[in-house]
Amino acid sequence: MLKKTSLKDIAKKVGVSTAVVSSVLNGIGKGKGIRVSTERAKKIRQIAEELNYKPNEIARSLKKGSTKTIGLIVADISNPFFGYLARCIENEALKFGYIVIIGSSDEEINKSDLLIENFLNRQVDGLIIAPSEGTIEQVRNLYQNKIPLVLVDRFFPELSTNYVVLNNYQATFNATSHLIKNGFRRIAIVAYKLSLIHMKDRIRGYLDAMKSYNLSDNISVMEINPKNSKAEITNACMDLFIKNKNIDAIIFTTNLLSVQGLYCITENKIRIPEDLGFIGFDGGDCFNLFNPPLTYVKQPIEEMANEAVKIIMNCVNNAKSSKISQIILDSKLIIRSLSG
Amino acid sequence: MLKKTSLKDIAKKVGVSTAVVSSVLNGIGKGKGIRVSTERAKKIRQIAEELNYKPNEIARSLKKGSTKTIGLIVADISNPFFGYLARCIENEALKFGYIVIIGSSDEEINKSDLLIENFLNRQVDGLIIAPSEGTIEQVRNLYQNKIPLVLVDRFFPELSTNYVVLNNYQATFNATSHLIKNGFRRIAIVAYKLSLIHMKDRIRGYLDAMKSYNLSDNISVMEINPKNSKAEITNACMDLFIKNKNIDAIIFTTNLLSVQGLYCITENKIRIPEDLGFIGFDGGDCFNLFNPPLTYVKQPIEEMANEAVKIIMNCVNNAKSSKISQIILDSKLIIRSLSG
DNA sequence: TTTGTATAGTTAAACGTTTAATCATATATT
DNA sequence: AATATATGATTAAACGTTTAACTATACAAA
Repeated sequence: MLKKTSLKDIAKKVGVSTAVVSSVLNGIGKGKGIRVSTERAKKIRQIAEELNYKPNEIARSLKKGSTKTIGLIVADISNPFFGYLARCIENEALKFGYIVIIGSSDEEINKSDLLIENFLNRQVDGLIIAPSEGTIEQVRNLYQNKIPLVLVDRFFPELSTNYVVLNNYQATFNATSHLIKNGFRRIAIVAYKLSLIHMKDRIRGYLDAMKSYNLSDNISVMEINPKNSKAEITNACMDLFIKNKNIDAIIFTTNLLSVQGLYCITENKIRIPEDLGFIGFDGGDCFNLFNPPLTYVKQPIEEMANEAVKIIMNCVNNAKSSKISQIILDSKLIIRSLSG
Repeated sequence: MLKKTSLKDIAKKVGVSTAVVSSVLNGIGKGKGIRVSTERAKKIRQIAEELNYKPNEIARSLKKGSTKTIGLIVADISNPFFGYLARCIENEALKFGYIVIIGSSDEEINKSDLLIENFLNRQVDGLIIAPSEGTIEQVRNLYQNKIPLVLVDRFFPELSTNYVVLNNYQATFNATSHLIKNGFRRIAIVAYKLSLIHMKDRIRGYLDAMKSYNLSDNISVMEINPKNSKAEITNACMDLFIKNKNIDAIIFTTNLLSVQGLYCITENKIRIPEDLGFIGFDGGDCFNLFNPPLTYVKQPIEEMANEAVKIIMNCVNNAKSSKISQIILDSKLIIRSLSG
């Protein structure tokens, strides 16, 4: 890599101190900064151009104590939900001149810890985290150290942090109600076995809907170990569909679960909706291309990203005064005539 | 954000200079670095622990001239191909202690330019780029400035840079041959209208296969403007399938094109393979869940990521001697009994 | 003439590291 | 006794910025 030109190089060539060069190139207006004659300023800008000067953001960061970088930790960036969320956050942050560095925790406490530490050591100005199960202490620590922070997708009710999440309760309550209104009665729900509130709420929404329609006896919750491989998820669904035939509709509470469920449904030639009512999560081409197209819970991902960035920018800029923001966004049930 | 403890804080507390603290905490072994008595070292480590010292990587980067960061520029991180590629690169880079910052160019020259500049200003140690059409000058510039660089997915034959790409010619040659061997004759191919070599090669593979089976008269290439919306892609496919019925099989040359093609196929109730032979690109759940499961060209994404990281690490570490690496990986045709 | 103030800069420290050069003392070797 | 070597440190500069504090000159006003 060739040596880059620095302020010093320009200063030497023009015959001034680095201070004026810095001041000029930062475009400091009247009244503020160092005074420079217009011709000097012009000369400086010209030489900077000639030498192809580009500020070293690392040096700048060190001096200013701000890296214009935010760290994003998701479960897995190759998961379409997080991929799109990351993309939206990237876009929105760029509008503020911020760059985002992304890490995938794979829902592992250790990886999450390492990523947080790594990002912090790199002096990110703030963190956006979809926290994994068991990371409450990590998050509490960040909060206590007053690191600008916003949780997305999941949060800890015990902690009064910023967060932007789905109204998970409403999502499955509506989904379940929709199935019931369409004549389904023996409705099951498939979720991850997680203590995280978003999962608990999705289950709770289902339970309350079933109860409110006097279908308590038909409640059937299947909680799947998140460490299970995709194949194992499919097997678990098999139990539900094949061995335990006492079910006429099913709700999946994440995209991955939905898709793995579809594998099982397809393999066993189960027809939707004749044999089974179906509601999935998050949509995707699979759902649209399925025969018939599938009903699903659509999350407002762009909005989630935009709110998260807005909050973190607020934390970063008005470090002192910023109040806690806890935002709960509504999902939308995308209803396909033939399923659900 | 609370004030973080620095080397100076530890030095003051222990009563030594920052130099020894730095030396101790960097775990410099016998013979190298500063000599410190074992008890002093122990004390330093203990106080560092107590004060919860974490090195400021920004300061370190400035001093060492290396940020342990690589920049990755893809077309769109929310595209599953690039999402998974990014994930693999992230994983692999982390093994070397590197972090990756990702940017999406949206195939736009300007965005690509901005991202490159931004990443360079942030002093990334190297760049991995899936270059967009029209960015050859940007890439040439990087090369001339001796920025550690490796292209992925696409490359410029005019430029002798490092790259890791698919054997695109072989991919579509094999796909086309497979269709022909299965009795299809009037095979069309759908590609993006791009001057980029990877697209040209995918078309060339198809053309050569058709010619080598004496099917030159049946050649039908549809080049779609990449700026077109998804809906427009579907419309374009419509032309091919409906208006121009003179086709019995189709090859799509990217995942997005494949999926949009499937929308058209589904909407028009075209049956695969009775009405149309089908070969798509990159796979995905859609392909597996389709009825029938679809044949597709599988790219070795992990391998692509690993090779790219290996090369960039080599550039970064042996800055002087590193020879140019140009790696061409074979695809695999995933054959489903019923399609293609 | 002195004072005030506007203009056009310079100096030097600081951000938190790393590291080459130097220094002081104790012990071992000739 | 003089010299060499090992041990255990310190000092100071450097990475490339930013910025508060200061200086110097010119001109106008009192």
